[in-house]
Amino acid sequence: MSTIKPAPSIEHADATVRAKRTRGGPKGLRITDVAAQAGVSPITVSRVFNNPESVAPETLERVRQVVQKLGYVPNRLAGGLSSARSRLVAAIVPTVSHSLFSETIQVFSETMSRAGYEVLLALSGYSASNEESLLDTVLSRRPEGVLLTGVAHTESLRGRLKNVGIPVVETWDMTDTPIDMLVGFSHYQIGVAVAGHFLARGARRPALISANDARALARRAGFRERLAQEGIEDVPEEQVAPPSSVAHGKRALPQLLARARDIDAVFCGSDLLAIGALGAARQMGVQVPSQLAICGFGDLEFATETTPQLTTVRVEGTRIGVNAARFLLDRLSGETSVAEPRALDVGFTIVTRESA
Amino acid sequence: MSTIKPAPSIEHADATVRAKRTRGGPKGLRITDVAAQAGVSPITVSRVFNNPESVAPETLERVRQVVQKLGYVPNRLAGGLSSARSRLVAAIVPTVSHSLFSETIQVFSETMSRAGYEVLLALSGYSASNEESLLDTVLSRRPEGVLLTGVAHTESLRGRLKNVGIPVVETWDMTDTPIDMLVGFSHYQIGVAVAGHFLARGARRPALISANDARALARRAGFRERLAQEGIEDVPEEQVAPPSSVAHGKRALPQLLARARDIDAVFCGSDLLAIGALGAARQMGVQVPSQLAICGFGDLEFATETTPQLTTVRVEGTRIGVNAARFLLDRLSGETSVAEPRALDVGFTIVTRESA
DNA sequence: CTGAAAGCGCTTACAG
DNA sequence: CTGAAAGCGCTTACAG
Repeated sequence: MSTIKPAPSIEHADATVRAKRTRGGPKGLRITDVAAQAGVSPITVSRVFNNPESVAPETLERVRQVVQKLGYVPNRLAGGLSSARSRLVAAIVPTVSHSLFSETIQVFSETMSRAGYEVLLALSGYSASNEESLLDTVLSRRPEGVLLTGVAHTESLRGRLKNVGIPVVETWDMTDTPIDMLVGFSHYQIGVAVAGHFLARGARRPALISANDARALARRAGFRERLAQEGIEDVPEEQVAPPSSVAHGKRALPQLLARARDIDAVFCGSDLLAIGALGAARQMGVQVPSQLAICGFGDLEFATETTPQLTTVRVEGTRIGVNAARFLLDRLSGETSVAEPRALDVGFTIVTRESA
Repeated sequence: MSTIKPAPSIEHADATVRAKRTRGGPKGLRITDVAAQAGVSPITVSRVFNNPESVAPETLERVRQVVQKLGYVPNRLAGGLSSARSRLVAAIVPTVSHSLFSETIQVFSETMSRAGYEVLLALSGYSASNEESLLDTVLSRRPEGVLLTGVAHTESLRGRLKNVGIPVVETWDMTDTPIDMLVGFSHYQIGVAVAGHFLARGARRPALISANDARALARRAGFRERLAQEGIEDVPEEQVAPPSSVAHGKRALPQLLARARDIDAVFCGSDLLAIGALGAARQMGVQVPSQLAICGFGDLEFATETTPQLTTVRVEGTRIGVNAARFLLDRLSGETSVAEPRALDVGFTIVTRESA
């Protein structure tokens, strides 16, 4: 038997109301608490946060004092629901531990937060199907804009995004048919350029070590295409699983050489792979770059300093991030409309260290 | 499709209601749209997403079909407001372009998202005041948990966080007085250990190149303390601004040598600084490690391969991320309570490449 | 297993 | 410059 008796003096109707009002327990401060203390209406408190110019200076000051004293922090879940403005943007990237993408995220995030937006980070790994289920999760937060990595998205993802109608920037790649806006560079052209670089240096038998994600495949296609123009059709390849690492490169080069010992140039999918390949070459007594030219991708700072034998491709990840943010912000502030699509090719540079 | 029929004649009173109802324009699908199509109530649709076991199999199937067909994505701003569960956790880190923190963020994010949480990323830079205003922004989203970097927070931030009552994990450092939970290691002990390592190798005149953020200062303190035990009080230092880079290290070493040309060991704040210092040493004709020992911090993969002359300190950023996530999740699932604070020291290892 | 009513904490659209 | 009323799209707490 229960020894606890409900307070008898409260009417039933009242008890019900009260029970409902407190569901979830006594939460934090609400805008009405601040309003009451400051002797104004909730709308005025709201204006203090969202439109301070429209509030009389003394009122502003008084409300701010109360906010400060109480430690009130507005609830943006409520604010966002009410105003249909979440002040949130989503960034969907394969990974953040690869320093190339993290540079982009860094400046993107800095730029967006300066403009009053916060960043919801979603890591997609390297699979497109994953990206799509992630998108739903992300869209449930009603972001006002989305940054996507790459241009290889499923049709249903593209359709969904177009349907939602929020600004979208695809990054780190190029295409003629972006979903909306675009900041990147052509992986295909990089492949072409690296092949050209190898050829100009006298290479006759170039090979490839790379992953098989969409962007790596585009570089591969450009690389092979350019070589085919010179009649080189047989290009030995070694595929590695992302994320790429020094260890992968170290393992891949000997395998490549075992299958084709006469290769004289290798295009690696990343600087880490290139460093690994360089290490393997050293162990096997192969001179780089005289016997074997090696080109990486990324132009990581440390590589420049420690491995002058390597060639690499520099891409400005920070420029991508800052411009992606600007594109989004321009659209969000109404400066540009969907009618004016925007695309920016930030390009790339082949960097040869010895000459630098 | 016969679904889109403009309702013909609406009474005026009704028109007003509609105007208010549509403020913000004709937004997306609502739960009521799905409910209507599926012939159930909105609550049932809600259950399909949040508590599917409580719904009859056929109902479940029918609702899911409609959701699929319509492309409905629930609004979590509304859901979070209503349930007081945002399903959001915040991660406040100085930067994400430094690969050490990004490793932590990567696995933290992966682990949290597997458990149904999304990550709000907040970059604080290296200033504590910045961190505090960031916290308010972050708290306005009503996250259910917070990951913090370091333990050096202002008192008001600590108080605020305790007040809010959500689980907090501090990371990448150690303290006896955590706000709540803790996963990290002792920077002071690292300083002690590196000094001990240098001494054991016969160094008599160790020096320091590092930033002056809280964690770097802790390493410095441990380093100096250990040296003081051997009577070495004068420790030449060069301070660099974060984020550290190869260029900084390259500039710092000559300055250090100009002031104290007899130094025989340098503890650098990061592997990048160490690589820069190594480059400068090479240019100056100083042999590493025989004439000058150099120790970095981070044990970055590429450094292991390309700069075997360097010693470094390995810290497992991924272990920090995964455990921080677990601590948070255990608390969120009610498996642990505030009454049982949790702290984990993941430790560190001094790595000497030549012996490896 | 399912639903009608009320409420989460804000902001919009008016009106004054 | 300020406020009263209504609504944003969900979920909770009941009841059946």
